[in-house]
Amino acid sequence: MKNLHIQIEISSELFSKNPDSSDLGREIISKSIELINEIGFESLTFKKLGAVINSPESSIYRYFNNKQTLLIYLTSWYWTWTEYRLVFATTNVVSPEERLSKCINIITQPVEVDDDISYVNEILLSEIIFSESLKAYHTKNVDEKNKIGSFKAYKNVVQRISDIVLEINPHFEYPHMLISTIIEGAHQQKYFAEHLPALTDKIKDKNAITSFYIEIVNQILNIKQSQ
Amino acid sequence: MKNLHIQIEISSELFSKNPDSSDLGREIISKSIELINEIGFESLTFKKLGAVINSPESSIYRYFNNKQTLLIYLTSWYWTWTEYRLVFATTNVVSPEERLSKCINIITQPVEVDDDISYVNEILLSEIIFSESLKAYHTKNVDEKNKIGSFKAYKNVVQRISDIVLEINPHFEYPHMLISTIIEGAHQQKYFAEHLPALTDKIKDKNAITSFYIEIVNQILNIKQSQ
DNA sequence: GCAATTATGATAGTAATACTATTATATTTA
DNA sequence: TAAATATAATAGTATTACTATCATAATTGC
Repeated sequence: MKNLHIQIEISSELFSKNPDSSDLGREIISKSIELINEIGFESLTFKKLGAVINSPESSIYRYFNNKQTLLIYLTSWYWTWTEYRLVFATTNVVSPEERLSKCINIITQPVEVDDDISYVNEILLSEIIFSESLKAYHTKNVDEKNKIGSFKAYKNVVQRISDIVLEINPHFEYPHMLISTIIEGAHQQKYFAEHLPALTDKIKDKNAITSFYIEIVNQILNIKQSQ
Repeated sequence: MKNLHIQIEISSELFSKNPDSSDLGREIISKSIELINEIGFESLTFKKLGAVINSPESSIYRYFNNKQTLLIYLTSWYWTWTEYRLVFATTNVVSPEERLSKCINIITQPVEVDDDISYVNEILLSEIIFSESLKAYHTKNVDEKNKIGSFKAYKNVVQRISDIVLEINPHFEYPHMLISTIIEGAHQQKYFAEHLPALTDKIKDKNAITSFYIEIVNQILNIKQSQ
């Protein structure tokens, strides 16, 4: 899928200085994505990131108060961008079943093609989301972060897909539970496949996880498998 | 449910010195459970724990190399104990559907009664499992920890319930995926209900999460709801 | 009941982390 | 061209996550 060049806007609550407003800021985002992929979020320090971009750590602190804030920025970017993808994939699709199916595909698979335009490598970013994003909200200061809207973009995605679920079955009681279970589940199953295979099943093809969740959705919403 | 007094044995790979072998060791376990519940795992330090039990941090280090190791010990204890609960709840139950239903109940709900015998407060421990256990394996050294058997007890539980799933439907391709999705999903939904309610649904009664996952299982395994 | 072993307490010390602060030097803008 | 702003370079601090040492207390073996 080739995207139009969309400008992702991130709420000003989520940074000290907008990284999208300067070369250094964009470099911080771009290289942090690469570095987190290489060494993992836990091992990331602003000192190491500074070394990569040839800037002192104090310069990075001007953009983000700490690395959790940076991770929240990255996840917000991803979910805002993913909402665009969802809209793009579902406009003009009449059948809600088909729209839902397309959405599940998008949320259960890491990105495979980069649009090559922006300074954000979407393939690597989606890898980070799958393996590290839960560290953004599984933290002692969730409530405080939530209050300033740190997880708004994620919530919007869950809400949007839940709406399709309700279109299909207006009496279904747990649409948000269903969608967040699928998103988080897909992330975890991929992690398990890589690190704790006993907690998942033999992954025949790369769509196994997607198929599993599609089947759950079809069953629980009584959707006849047509395609 | 009243348990017989069962001795939980934890593999010697998971500690430096067996905490079950001394008063100080048992005190470390007992008070760490309380302290993690109070301040959260992130905020726990061996220094603070030492203050609570009136021992220097260096004494705690003789039992556990670091706090991650302590958390792994606690999760292993919980899952080993939970496997006993599963066995106890399912022996002499003929119908695999009924056995599965009982298992899902156990894994999707925090513990509500403490057996009051051991030094482990099972209610508080289960709270920790629900809110913090993913931090035991979502870490850069998963593979190394996995190699020494740190997650064996958890895997055993997933395996045991997966076996029941296969009894009901031998052709079902994703039993482990289903069970680990349910366990992790139940933990997360409870966390969402407390901190990020937009990601879940109104919880009518305390069994809502359990009901949701029971329904998924029933649908996907084609189980007729009888009770 | 005493020696030998082992566990614990008390204290100190170190490297790394996660910042904050200061000042000089660029770069941009008015 | 002056003023404002951004970045670089450097230093410093509190906390964390340990490690080390030695004295004392408790336990065990004979």
